[in-house]
Amino acid sequence: MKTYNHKEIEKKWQEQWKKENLYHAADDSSKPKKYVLVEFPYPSGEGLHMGHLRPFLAGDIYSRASRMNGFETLYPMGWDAFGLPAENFAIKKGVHPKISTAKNIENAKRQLQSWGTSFDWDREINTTDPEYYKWTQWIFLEFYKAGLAYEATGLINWCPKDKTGLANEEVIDGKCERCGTIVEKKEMKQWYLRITEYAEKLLEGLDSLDWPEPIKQQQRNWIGRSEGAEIDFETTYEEKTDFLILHGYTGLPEKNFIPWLKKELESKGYIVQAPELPNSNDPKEEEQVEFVLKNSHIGPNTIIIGHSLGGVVAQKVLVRYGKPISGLILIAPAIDPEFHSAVERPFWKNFTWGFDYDEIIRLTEFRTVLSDLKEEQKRGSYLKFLSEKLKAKLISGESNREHFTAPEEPIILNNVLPKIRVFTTRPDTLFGATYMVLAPEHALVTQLTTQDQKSEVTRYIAKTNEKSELERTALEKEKTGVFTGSYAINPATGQKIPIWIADYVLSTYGTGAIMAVPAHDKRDYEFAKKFELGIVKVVNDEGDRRLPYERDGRLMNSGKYNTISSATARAQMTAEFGIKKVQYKLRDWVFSRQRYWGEPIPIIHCPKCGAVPVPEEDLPVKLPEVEKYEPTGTGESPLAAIDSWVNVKCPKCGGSAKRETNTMPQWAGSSWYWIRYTDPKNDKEFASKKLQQHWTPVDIYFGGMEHTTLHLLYARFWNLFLYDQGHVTAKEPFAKRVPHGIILGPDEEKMSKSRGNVVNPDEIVEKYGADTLRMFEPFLGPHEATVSWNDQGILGVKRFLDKVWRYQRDFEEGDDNNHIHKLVQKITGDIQNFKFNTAVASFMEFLNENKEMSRENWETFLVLLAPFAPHMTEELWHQLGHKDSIHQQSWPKFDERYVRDENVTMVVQVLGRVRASMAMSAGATQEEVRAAALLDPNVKKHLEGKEIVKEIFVQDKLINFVVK
RNA sequence: ACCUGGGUGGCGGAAUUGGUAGACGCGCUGGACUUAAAAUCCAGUUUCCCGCAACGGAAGUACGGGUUCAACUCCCGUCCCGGGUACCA
Repeated sequence: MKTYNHKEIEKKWQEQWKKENLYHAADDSSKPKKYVLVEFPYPSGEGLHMGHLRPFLAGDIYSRASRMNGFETLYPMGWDAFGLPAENFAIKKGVHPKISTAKNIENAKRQLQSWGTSFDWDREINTTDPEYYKWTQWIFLEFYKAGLAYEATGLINWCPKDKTGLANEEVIDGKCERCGTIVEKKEMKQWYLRITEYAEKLLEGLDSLDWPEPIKQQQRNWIGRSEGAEIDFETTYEEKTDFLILHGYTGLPEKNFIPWLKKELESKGYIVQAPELPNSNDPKEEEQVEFVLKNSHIGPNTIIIGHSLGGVVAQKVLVRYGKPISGLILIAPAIDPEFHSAVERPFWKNFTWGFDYDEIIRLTEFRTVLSDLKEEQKRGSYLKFLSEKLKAKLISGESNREHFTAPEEPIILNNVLPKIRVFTTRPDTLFGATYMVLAPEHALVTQLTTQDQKSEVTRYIAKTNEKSELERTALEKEKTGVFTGSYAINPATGQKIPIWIADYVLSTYGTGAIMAVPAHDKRDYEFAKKFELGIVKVVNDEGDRRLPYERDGRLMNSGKYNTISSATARAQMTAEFGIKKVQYKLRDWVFSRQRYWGEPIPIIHCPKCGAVPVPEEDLPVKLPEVEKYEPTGTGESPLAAIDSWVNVKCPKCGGSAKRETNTMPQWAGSSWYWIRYTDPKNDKEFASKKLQQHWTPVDIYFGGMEHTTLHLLYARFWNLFLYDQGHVTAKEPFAKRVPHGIILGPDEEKMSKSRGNVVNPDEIVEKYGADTLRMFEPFLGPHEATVSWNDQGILGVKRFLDKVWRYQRDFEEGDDNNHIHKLVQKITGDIQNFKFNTAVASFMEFLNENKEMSRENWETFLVLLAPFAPHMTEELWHQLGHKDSIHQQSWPKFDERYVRDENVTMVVQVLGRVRASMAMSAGATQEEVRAAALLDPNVKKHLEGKEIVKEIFVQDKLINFVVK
């Protein structure tokens, strides 16, 4: 017998299988289907590495066994080929990503084939193929049409090295997921996908999935649902604050909302002036301004409120007064005649309409412009213009009356005395809220900051902005913060509580503001201790064994709620003081990347029509050829420099417009690829319903833990959305998920070029052959465990395969079927449970114990081994005279009769300790076993002089004598 | 800190879920074959004690307790290691 020439034999069969298209999955098969998926790789310049081997081999062994078990098995492969490495290579070497990608794909494909994998190459896909990304773009537009893709300016994560924005999920430990650079915050206009809309569905769907619990738990944590309440806290100014209300044209202090507002403010203890301005029916600027300056008190704590023309007067008064005041609130201020939509007013001629906006800003701590619904329709553009000039907060009210002419206008009071809305999971501790904290970025901060505190607050905000996100959290040491000078009213106790700002409150979660309950929250406690704020215990939680600050109990110091349980109080106090609210940690998905090598976002920006989707018939929007791939770093994609591509006609109005120049993140193409495999060449739709119906959902999805809150979350989101739109037939895309552990280098460190501990699969195939690699890799350890590569261990597997090859085949005609049937049972179960390591061990054990066997059993052995060592078994199979492929044989069945042992080893214990073991026939009765056991000299010795008080008998296993 | 997964010979790891702990492989030791080496084959290999030997005894699955006739496996507490999250109100 020749020695096994793996190079020759492996090549021979790989070519033969390809020729026969042995692994093609037929759409029209009558067999039951099985869809086995492995995460498709990024074709990098270094080729596929050991990390790819694990899931690919597991999937391959499983798929091969699945075919032999009578399933029409879909095991496809493709390329997730958009991404930074190809682009960075292009920047460095000037090679177009298309070219380097094609080359890398060719190499990776060669590798996959050299491993003897059984992928159906007829279904190969490539995310960078325009025929593929046409549909990625199409799906994006579906999101857009459903209102789930939107453009917004916000503070996003920015990688300064890759010069692109990142999604929340792509930031690991404050660093860029790809390159490890510390991420910065940057204010940018970006596309977002509204994944938060699907938070609840993504959460619910998990329950139905056959995924390992830790993965589901990790997704749950990432989505981060918490139930609680939103509660409004009224604010109150310092006692010295006073108000000056100026009425408008034809107005009087007795008209409209003014008497009501005055009364409300006075009831809260403020001094309010509402003078009657001279000649209200024919007002003149000079006369009215003079009147106010002469007859009204204005000071540093004054807030001037101007209604309609009173707003104009207010601005003039302020500039003439020339000293800082507290704030300016303009309620539907009269419209500037210069403004293009203005309708002529009789008083125009008596006023000058130039405003010194910068001066007004300088003299006020805050400015607010209020409008209601009708106002907004009629004069919206002016109000917007004015608020931008004044850097004022523009509030649009819900009132449907016009021009604030009703006797009561709650929106005014709400903005004169703004309410702070907080989210809390512990509304039962409301009585213990002794102060409030706003995030430094909170919209009310400027308005609530008093003159005295202004410099300190400004300094604190500046300091916060300097810190990167990493610094802000990683330090996590002392709490910092400053007092705004303002107070809020605790709605339960009616007490004034101070309002602080601190960076331990995040602007991105909840409402960006909290009620602080130091007695029942650790962070609030630390803060209160440091700044000497009040601590009031309101829940008697002794006896609750959970963590401090999470404990429930009976309320105390809580008025009528005293002695009520936390749970009840939560419900009752939510009803009385707020509304129920569910919050999620999940953030919307930042979807723009300022890079070249990705799917262009199919949107056209028109100065008239705004963002317009590219019409479906114009898809795909192809990537243009560029000369420079370099990201600009200014937040613009390199595409922005290609004028011929950027400048287009608006599909809606035909005017000149510009293309969106950002591209999609790498996760886009992989968020639906498994669907495309079912119908990869369809040019009418991304996949036909019929074929989706047939193949999806994926039955088993092999992949890494690192994708739990990235690809796996995104893919579920896209699928759920497409399902809701009626484009996809399976609600959840992946029925079962099988994660794998990573392979470390021989030094137990992560394999990396810089460490020089990379084991290249190509070299192993070259030296030992693919079958050895295929059996050794699983043999390293459990599929889900982290294992380290062991150079020497591979010899054991090599020896085993050599033994198989040299097995002497002058077959016995024996009928000892026990061993082979047990092996069938073991291997079948192990593959089913992804315990490939013990399967390999069982093959070895079997061969060690069966030096000779019948031809039939030998063939069974080879068939079982075929998914693991496809080349050698195929060769041996044909040497036995078979003409068909071993991979098309059906999977052996085991017979219960043979699996059960005829003879068993009975263990005899005395007081639970093994004293003898004896061979007995299976099914021996307790009496028989006892009789035999009592004859054993060693057992006798241990029973001597003792009395048997009890006897435990386990069929075919043991007998245990309990003695005294 | 929280959520997870784990801790078994010199090493990688088994153990049908409460029933002989250490399968299988590596390594190591001894032997056979060989002029020699490689390859291969055979035997041994948790620790300690007794012994010519044994299917003789004791201890042993991170540590400390507990439940049980019987615990790597179940319960309580502690310590380490890996993964995820991170001031999420």
